[in-house]
Amino acid sequence: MAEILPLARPTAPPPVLERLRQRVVEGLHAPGDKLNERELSALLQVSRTPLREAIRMLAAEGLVELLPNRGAVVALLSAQDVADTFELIAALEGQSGELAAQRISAAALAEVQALHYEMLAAFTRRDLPAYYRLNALIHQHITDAAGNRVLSQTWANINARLQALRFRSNFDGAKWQRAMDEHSRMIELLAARDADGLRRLMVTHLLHKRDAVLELMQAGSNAAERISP
Amino acid sequence: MAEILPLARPTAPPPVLERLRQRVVEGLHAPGDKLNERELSALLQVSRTPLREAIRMLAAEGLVELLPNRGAVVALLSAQDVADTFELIAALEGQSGELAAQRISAAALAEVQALHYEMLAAFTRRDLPAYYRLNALIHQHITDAAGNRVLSQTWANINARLQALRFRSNFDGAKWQRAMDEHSRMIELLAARDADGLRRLMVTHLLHKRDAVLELMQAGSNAAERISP
DNA sequence: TTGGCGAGTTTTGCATACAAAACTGCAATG
DNA sequence: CATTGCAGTTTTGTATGCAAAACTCGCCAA
Repeated sequence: MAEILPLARPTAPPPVLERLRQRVVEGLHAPGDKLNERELSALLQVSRTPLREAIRMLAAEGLVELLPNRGAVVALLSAQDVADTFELIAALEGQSGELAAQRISAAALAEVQALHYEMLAAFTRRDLPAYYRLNALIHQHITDAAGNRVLSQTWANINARLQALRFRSNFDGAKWQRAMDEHSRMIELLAARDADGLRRLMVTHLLHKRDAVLELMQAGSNAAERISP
Repeated sequence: MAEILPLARPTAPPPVLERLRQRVVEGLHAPGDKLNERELSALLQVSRTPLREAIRMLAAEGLVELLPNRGAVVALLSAQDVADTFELIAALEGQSGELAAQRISAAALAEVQALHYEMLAAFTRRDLPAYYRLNALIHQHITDAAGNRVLSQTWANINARLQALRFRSNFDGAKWQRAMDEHSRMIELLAARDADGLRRLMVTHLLHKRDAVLELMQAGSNAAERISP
């Protein structure tokens, strides 16, 4: 008899929502950019109807903003928005850290530790892209280890809003070193199952990240002001 | 010359999204119910296109679930989902409490205190609907007083998922008394600007609420099991 | 030169038409 | 009697058409 149900079909085309979300998150459409329905539907090879549905869903996720009768634009974050978002992420990751310290399995802990060593390698080589990738992975692993689906889903959602400005985060050396130290301490506290300590450290870590990003935003907008008007 | 721009038009029809969300949140469509597009579009007097867009947005908000090629159903929460959701809300309100204690204005504090007294009145009269309304209002005021838009938006979103099962929460007396006591203490801590104390109390308060709701769910499902085979 | 007006164009929002998938009920079969 | 196959129906998913709102850009007047 012939084989039935091949487990992986020859690359099913990724749904419109995913493709559009990725384009936005990757910054292919910059914050503030208008999302023209005809253009996008031609680009993504679907009609306007499913495209509009995808745009609406991204709006509900907070990635794009709907302007009545004027279409949709990629969400534009003010400094206040960024500060607020990091403050929220700090609370979410603090909670995740506390729960993860109590609930993480030995295998998941080992995986996080392995990723941490990879990140130390990337840090030592000053390999920024690899560092970012591993950093995101570690945070996601810890969040998932909290064993709370709603929490990790919410975290992923809020976190996605900041990915668009991630590419900007070009650390100076001292801040990068501090972030790395905080990460090392995170792994220690996680291994030691110090729930309260990990909560506090994750909050601090995220608030430091907030300050670093806000500084860069400030610098960036100053630079822009010097150039444009 | 005739009047121009009357400030309030004779009841502009509320957008489809709001109407549908309210129907779901109010439990007019019970969890697990299928949302038939033709029925709903007839009922809400719009075509399927804007209706589908609204459904997709509610799906992104987590209020309904999309079954590919099989339509949408109102999100059905398992006991685990409810536990996870309350755990998240506890973290969000804990953070809100901490920030609100630091940031709330005198006027907003007075308003919360006034609402609290109204709630005491409703409690004394055993007026459950009024109690719920005031309880929700107080939590929302505190959340808003945290001065973090992203936080209060996220809280509102997550909170809405539980409103559908709110009508079930028919307290026994002892639990109701405890909730009321916790509320009184909340107001004291808020007025005293005790950020850390308020954070801890709000977390406790929400976890107690979680336990109460889970008990009721347990009782409810047992009752259901006794009836249906 | 600048500001405002208006016809023409573009774009969004909604309704509808059509194709594809899922569901229903019945009959036939083991 | 349970199960399976199948035709008809229903429902979802996508494309397209049309009206209304917004935008563009040139022209005119101050």
